Amino acid sequence: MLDIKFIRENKDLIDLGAKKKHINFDVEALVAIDDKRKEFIASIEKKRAEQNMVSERMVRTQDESEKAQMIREMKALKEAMQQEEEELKKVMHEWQVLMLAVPNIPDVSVPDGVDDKDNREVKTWGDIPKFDFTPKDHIELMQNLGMLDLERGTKVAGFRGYFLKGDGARLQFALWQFVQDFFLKKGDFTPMITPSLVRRETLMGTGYIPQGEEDLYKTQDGDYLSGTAEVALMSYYSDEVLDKKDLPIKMLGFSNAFRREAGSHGKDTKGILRVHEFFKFEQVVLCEASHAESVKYHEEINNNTEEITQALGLPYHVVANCGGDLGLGQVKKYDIEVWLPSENTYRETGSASYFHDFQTRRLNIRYRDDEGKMRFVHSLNNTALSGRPLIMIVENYQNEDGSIRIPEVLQPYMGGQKIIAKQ
RNA sequence: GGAGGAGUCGCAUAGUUGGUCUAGUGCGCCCGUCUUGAAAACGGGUACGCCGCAAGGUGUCGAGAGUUCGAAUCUCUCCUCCUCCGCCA
Repeated sequence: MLDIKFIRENKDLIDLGAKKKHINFDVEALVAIDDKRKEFIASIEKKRAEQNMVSERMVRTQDESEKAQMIREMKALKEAMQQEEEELKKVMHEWQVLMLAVPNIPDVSVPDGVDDKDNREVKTWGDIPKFDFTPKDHIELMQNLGMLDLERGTKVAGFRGYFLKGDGARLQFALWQFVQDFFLKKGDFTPMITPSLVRRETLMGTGYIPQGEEDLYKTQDGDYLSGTAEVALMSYYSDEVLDKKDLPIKMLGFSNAFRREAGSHGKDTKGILRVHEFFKFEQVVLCEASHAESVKYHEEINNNTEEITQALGLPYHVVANCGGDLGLGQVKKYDIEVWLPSENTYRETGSASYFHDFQTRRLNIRYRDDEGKMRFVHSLNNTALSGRPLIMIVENYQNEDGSIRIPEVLQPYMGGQKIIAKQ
């Protein structure tokens, strides 16, 4: 959500931003509704002022017939007011719907483009492995080594169901511990285990609702299963006023991530590249309301995930997402994509975005600046570790005989084990 | 799941026969007086939003709806917390 005053004063910016994101949005329609809103508010408040004034007089009046006269007048005023309030309600509803649809303005550095094919590569790291044999995909490798069970996975959980098993489970545990220790060394991230069963407002606040509702699981009680710990972490401080001296607040969340993957039924149907549930570490940062600060921490959290990926020895590149590939609230986004030998291409393992005050305005997270003015903090988030790096490790570290070398940094968490091979 | 109690502007509280509550008080915090400095004492100030160029107006007492000329105060629904009972990992 953006500030209505800002929207009114920067209609052209909003318009250009929406175009860059390839989102249809009619600013003029919103402004027209807002004009109506203001009109009604002014009129209603004027009537209410009169009502308050008469009310005050009535308390001091002893004369009963004078009182009765006042009540008659106020009754009429009240009816007029109720009518206007009814209309204001309708206007407000329309206003809300439009306000929730206003896209945040993308940064100037965001490349133009329609979809992920237009994302611009900004960095590459590592050597793409050269195999002198035909590399196998993670499904074959993991099933052969008893690391993954898809048949029983679908039997138990349905389409896209899976079990990580044996060394598959152990390798995943090792990754989690490695990531925890990585951030422990950084020192300033608070580790948190967060709920993924969350209330509707949290998803509204983070911007996943109303636009992304069909990709969320919903319970019979009206709660939702979130697709990332970002939702709970962002909502953690909702409706609170933070101390400026506590900023930036850096959090490392760990949670289940649930995704319906509605609309991607045909995509990645084999294996565990795209699944309905997985565990994920997520970084969330709340900082002062300054573009420079946002940019600084955006680079920082992206760098953290790059460091993790490098430590794991996985070849990757970073892309700056183009306008059409940005979400409604995002100002800028980087995706980290790791090389997947079986597909002979890079696949996304995480994405880092910043929002300015788009999310915090919805969630009402504020602080007092040096002038004593209340301001909405800025928010950012980035994947620290999704479920995919496990797949990337398996494929990139495979040997001709189907065994898998364990990345050096993970070996301590695997009891010194260096390789996963058939017994 | 059942029974009962509670939710006030940082914190703690007052306010329940509806109308000077434009929400009082204490603590905390800020400014000032006094002081060599500090403390204490004393004086003043201290919620957030919306409309308005401004003066000013207006809203918010967990949320929403209702009764009324008028609701922090009455009614209903919901949310959250506490106590007890039941069930359970």
